[in-house]
Amino acid sequence: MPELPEVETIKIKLQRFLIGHNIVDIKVNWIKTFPKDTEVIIGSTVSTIRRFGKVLVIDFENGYSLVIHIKMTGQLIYRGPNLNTESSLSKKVYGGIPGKHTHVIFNLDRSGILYYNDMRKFGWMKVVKSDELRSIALLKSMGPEPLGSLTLEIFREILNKNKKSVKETIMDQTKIGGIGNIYANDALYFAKIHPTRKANSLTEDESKLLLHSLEEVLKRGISKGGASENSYVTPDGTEGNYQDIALVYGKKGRECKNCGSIIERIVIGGRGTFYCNTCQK
DNA sequence: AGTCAAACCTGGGCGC
DNA sequence: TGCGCCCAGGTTTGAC
Repeated sequence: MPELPEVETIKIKLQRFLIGHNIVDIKVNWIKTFPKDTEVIIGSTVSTIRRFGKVLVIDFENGYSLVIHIKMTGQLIYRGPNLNTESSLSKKVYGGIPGKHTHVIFNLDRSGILYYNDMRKFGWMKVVKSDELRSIALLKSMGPEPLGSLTLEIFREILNKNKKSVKETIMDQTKIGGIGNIYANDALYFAKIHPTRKANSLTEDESKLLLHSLEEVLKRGISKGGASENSYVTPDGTEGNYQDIALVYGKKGRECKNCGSIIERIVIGGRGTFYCNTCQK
């Protein structure tokens, strides 16, 4: 679930809470989430926060970085100074904070606290030197960003080289960084392209339209603070709103807003895929 | 090399 | 009410 717009939202909100502050203590309750090196970043100041695809990177002034992947159900929730809402905590923060699903607690200066909740425990954290991020395989192999270095020329080349479905291709993190199931479904609907189409079968016009559609739905996702269809919440504990304007994701059996046909669900590459069989060719 | 299932996990929704 | 089953899905791993 958490994809580029969700992680971007987390990045933006955490920048306000963390930059210029120190971690004074880290408590790890589930060792598989954060197995080692917790002490390396204690006492150093957060300098920058970055995002690569779905991966969050918190940089410290001592030359180390905390790399976080929240997978599907990870939640980073801050409590403390600078929290401008009386942030009623979303009930999607299963078990509360701290609670049953709180696996890591970062105690910050000025009494701030950053909680990491993860119901399914798939997410992970690790510390690496900031200039050695590429030692993490996922970051080393990450494809270009759809709102960054992904040009039409590169996109055309990616599609032309792949005979898998266009949906699997755009979700492949080694080809393009940051697209997951929600925005892949919606972008293909927006571009009126059938998700089972082979990537290399798209015409130049279709490729252009799909790239524009990806940019459009991702921007909408960011402007809505991400999609809280599932367990995603933002660092102030509130929900995102993209699910309210989602085009087809999760809408099996509902009417297509464009033509009135019933939205169908199939499985592509092991993942639920929603589309309009009338609009998408 | 490429394809595919399994593994990591837990809660929610379903049928009976 | 409750039990068992299947599903959700990002990424890695291991088997054919």
